Parts: sequence; structure tokens; C-alpha cells
Amino acid sequence: MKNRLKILRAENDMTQAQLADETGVSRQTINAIEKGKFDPSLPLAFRFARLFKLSIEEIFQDEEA
Amino acid sequence: MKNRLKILRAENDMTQAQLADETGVSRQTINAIEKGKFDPSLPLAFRFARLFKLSIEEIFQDEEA
DNA sequence: TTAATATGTCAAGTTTTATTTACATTTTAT
DNA sequence: ATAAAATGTAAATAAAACTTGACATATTAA
Repeated sequence: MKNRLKILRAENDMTQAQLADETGVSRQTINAIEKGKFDPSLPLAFRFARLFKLSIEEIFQDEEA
Repeated sequence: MKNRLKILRAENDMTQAQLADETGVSRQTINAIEKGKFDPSLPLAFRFARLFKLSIEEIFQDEEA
């Protein structure tokens, strides 16, 4: 699963720590998601979408067959 | 997290077992998600969206503050 | 009415994701 | 060049998703 979190942080001038704080997870969790180590839970995906005022599909791109 | 899976199944004349089969999870997982026992993983949410040709937001409704 | 199909639920176990802690590296600012 | 801030990473643990198997109830069909 690809995602645009790093770009969205840049557009909004946010650090990983700030995004972590705003979405209620650890900085390391943000880093791991950005690096594709794992996917966020659906509730966390909704929090990203709400924060950036985008749809989940605009932030995360499925890569399944 | 609310969802419209039961309605979407009805509209598409599918059983829980069929939906489970099409999305690669167990029937009990479908039942548990429909009944709100837990949320699907983000990849599974994408599979539902792709199957029903809807956005994730059209299937799942966040209920956070 | 009986059998078959579909749904609801529960407990136990496995797998995956989230969190914590801790430290290393890189980038930015002074 | 140095300090501070930001990012990357890894191991251990906790939490959540998901499976399996079993059984009860409800709905549908013969």
C-alpha cells in the first residue's frame, strides 16, 4: 500500500512528530507507515483523511491485483 | 465505525459466505465487521470498495469526535 | 413440516499492526 | 563546526484483526 503522507506533511509543513501528535499515535508509527512497514488501522486512516481534508483513496493507494 | 455492508450485500444478492469468499476472509469475519465487533484492516476495506465499486467512505462511516 | 441455507455468537488461537524504548543517522540552524 | 531538530531503525511487547471450530437460531425451499 502506497501513501502520500510524506508529501502531505511537506505541503502542510508538519513534522512526523506533529502528525503523530495530531492523530494520536507515536512518531515511530508515522515513520513506519510512511516507509511502508505496515498499513494504518482503518480508524487511523480516517483520522489522516479528516486532518488533510482528503478521501482515504487520495492518501492511500491500493496495489492489489 | 458504522458500515453499509449488510445493505450492499442485499443490493447485490450476496450471502456473508459469498462476500467472505470474494474478499478472502472467513464468514465470521464478515459477520463480526457487519455487527461492529471490529473494523476491517485497510487492505480489506479497499477490497470491499473495489468489489462494490464504491469509495471506502461510502461503505464505512467514521464516528469519532 | 422437514431439510437446507443463512445468520449470530463464542472461545481459543494465530497473525498482523501499534506502541514503547532506545539509539543511530541526517538535516537544519546558529 | 557545533548543537538542535528531524528522521530512520530495531527489538520487545501490547493490542487488534482474523481464523477455526463449534453450536444455536432464524429464514427459505421442497
